[in-house]
Amino acid sequence: MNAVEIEEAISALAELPFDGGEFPFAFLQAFGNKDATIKRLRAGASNSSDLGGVLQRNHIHIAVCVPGAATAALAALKVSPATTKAKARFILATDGVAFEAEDLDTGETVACTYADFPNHFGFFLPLAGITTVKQVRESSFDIRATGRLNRLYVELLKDNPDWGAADRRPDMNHFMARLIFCFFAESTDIFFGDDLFTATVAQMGAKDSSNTHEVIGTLFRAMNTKIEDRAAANIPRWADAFPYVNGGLFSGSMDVPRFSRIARSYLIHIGGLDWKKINPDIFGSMIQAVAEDEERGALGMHYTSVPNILKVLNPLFLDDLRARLDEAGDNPRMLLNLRKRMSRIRVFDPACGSGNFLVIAYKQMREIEATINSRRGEPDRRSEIPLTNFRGIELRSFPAEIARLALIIAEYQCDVLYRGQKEALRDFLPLDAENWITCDNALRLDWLSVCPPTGTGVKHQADDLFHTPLDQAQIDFVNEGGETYICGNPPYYGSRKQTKHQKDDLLQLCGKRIPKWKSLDYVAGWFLKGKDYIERQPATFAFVCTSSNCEGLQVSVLWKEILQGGIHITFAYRPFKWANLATNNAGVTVNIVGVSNLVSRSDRKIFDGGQVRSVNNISPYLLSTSNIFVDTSPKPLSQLSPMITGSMPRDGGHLILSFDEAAELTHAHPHAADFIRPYVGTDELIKGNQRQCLWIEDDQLSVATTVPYIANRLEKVRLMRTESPLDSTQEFADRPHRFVYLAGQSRSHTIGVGGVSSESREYLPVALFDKRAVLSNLAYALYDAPVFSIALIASRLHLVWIATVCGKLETRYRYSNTLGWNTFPVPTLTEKNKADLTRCVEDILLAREAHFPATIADLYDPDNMPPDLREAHERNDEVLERIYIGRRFRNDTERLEKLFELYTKMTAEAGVGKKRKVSAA
DNA sequence: CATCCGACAAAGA
DNA sequence: TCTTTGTCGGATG
Repeated sequence: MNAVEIEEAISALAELPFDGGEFPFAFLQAFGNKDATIKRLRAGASNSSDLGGVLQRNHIHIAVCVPGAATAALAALKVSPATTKAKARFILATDGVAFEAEDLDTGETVACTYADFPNHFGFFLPLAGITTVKQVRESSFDIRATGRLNRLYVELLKDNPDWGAADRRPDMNHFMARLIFCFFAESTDIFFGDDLFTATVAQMGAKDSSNTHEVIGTLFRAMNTKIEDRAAANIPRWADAFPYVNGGLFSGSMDVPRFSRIARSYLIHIGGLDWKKINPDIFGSMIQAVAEDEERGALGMHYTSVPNILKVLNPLFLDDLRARLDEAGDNPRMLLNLRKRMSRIRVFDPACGSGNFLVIAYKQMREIEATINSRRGEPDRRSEIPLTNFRGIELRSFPAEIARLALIIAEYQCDVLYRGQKEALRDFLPLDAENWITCDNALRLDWLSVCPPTGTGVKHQADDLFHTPLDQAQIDFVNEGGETYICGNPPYYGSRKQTKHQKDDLLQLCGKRIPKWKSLDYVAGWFLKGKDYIERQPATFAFVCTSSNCEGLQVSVLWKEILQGGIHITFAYRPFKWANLATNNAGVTVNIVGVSNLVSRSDRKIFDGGQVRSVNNISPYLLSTSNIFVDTSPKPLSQLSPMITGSMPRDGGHLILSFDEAAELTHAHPHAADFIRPYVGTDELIKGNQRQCLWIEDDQLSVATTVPYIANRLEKVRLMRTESPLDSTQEFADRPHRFVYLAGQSRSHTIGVGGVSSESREYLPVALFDKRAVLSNLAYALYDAPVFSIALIASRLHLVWIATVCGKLETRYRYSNTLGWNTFPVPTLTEKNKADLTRCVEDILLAREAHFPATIADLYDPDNMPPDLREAHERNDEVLERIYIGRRFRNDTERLEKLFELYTKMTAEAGVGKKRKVSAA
């Protein structure tokens, strides 16, 4: 169950008459417990309460008590030994009138009336396994409103199927935005009278809902018509109570979808909520899923938490504004200048979604402005920060509508907060600002037309015919001489996960100027657009992006193009895990990169795990080195043996045998052993699992297929390959006994290197295999290579290199032959060097042997590494590092610097010409 | 032919 | 349920 479903269930429970015996079970059910779980609790089997209540292990202890005893009951729960023993996180006591609860982990408490407890359901969300940021837990209203609007939206689409078609969706979305505005307006004093809108719809509309759409249409028309013009426009008197709103919100098509009885009752119900409590940032990101048919089940998936948004906005410009504020102290002149400066700052989010970043930026700036005004003794002064300076581009029409609305609401709420209700109301209507959110494709649009250079009115141009740009986007900014800050969290799609249309977006953007552009993530498009923008209008942009945008292959592809002509990275957050509202958010690892071509400030900052470091330069790997791009190399640049990717079966698993399967087969058919070989991927290499594979040479085929089991397996491979959508797989359908990609064969021995390895290991996984072993495409192979190669791979130096220049899987090390091995700089080795290193390898292998049958995973567990193995590695590092610089390196930074220096020299000498150094200034 | 990657995915604790 | 840690094979060069 997601948060919205839980909210609905809890609200439904609270509306039922209170039944003390039933309440604990109903409560647990509402939080998504399975029927079987409830049954066991009911039967008492899993109920360990010592107070006659209901106690669910690790979760909650609930007691229903006699009237007036809730507080005492809660106290009893708290000291109950059973509560402690069962490690209950929550305790809850109610008598049906009062409701009290405590989160024993955090010490937070809830005390309210029983009827009111659904308003605190966010408090209990951990019960459903939903661990989420505080802001969301405390946003019961937003979750509730989202759920209700979601239901209304679905219901209306059911009643008006034509509104669901692509060409009517924008109308539908605009309609929803108007409704939300009305709900907000009637809950605040923007509309006079309590629930004016909902009440009018309820009273004027027929109970059978036949004319609901007409009533709403009339109200919308009224709000789009000045009071003095209403009589002429034939607007009935009962709509007079509604103010003139305008602001583009009520302009355009006045069509209203038809309402069924159910839809009408939903609408009236939603109107009953207290919309004052809306958080425009949180609500917006939750509500945007409503219009996406496929996302509706996962409300809140795209929530970007406020702390994460501030990770972008603070270093981008808010920190600086606050520093200036501190500097100004009470000096009226300096405060005035800062206020003037802020009034001309433009914030532009070219992937704005429902306007999260813009809303937060606006609120933060209003907070600073309020401090200025209060220090200057002008507390209720009207804000000089124009909403029109907060601009966005959003592809989907519903979020675009919501973004505009969210900003309007944020402005009103800021006015109430800083200037008071009266001042806020006086200035609110009619909405004078037009539209700052352009609904269009950000990668197809000239950003200068949406966010034009200071003082010029560039016309909006789009070459995408699917989206009609809105005229209002052409209005000028109030920002003469002002600064521009571009920010956002654009969508990510890996190079192979893009749709045709998305690929085309990148094609027109960089097809002509970037070799290998097809390897880029979709998010790279925003960085390129940002670069194109600041080249013409110097500025700074900062985006959240998938970590691979600054790793491995993509570094040289993307960043060589961006870091030109004085453009540099001004700040960066090293990769961190993104969090959303999903229960099991495996999520994604992201980083944040700020790019600028303004006169460089000396303080470039790298944020890494709560630490901040000021550095002189930030490389595209987001490290404080100079800008070096390591490109793939088809063969080793140093004197190293060739390393190849292991063989790829593309067999649907049918050529692979488990240890048992292989044993059974050879038991039944001893000669089948000829066709069975050990199969080694990363998992086998690290964990020592044993898998086998069928490996049949062409000339063995007829013999092999006499074994029915093998023939059967091969037939399955053939089928799987025939059904593959990929030509290169289909090609091999008639040769099912063969792996699709063969990595060659070894004559004496094979050195295998893991393709992925946990970042907690201090050395990369590498092992020696006999010649029969088949390395899978998830491992890399050195055939018949000198054993000292292992000394290099297993060294700290190599790990540092791989960690820096190769890709990652989330945060794990991901090996690559072309990117990591072939580029690894090694000084020329003498025969003595090689002999020394070989001895080191022997020591390492002997130390491993001594702990047989421990696997690499066991041996290289950083907390439990056997001392003799660790010593062997230390000696290996010692010998190798002496070859590089005549002593041990002090730290990884020094290792990397030396490696980069050698790499630069190597690529320059070899004339490979891959190296390009871009001025850091 | 030969990779590099995944708004991840499955196994393990 | 949360933590840990690497499958598999497609799209791309």
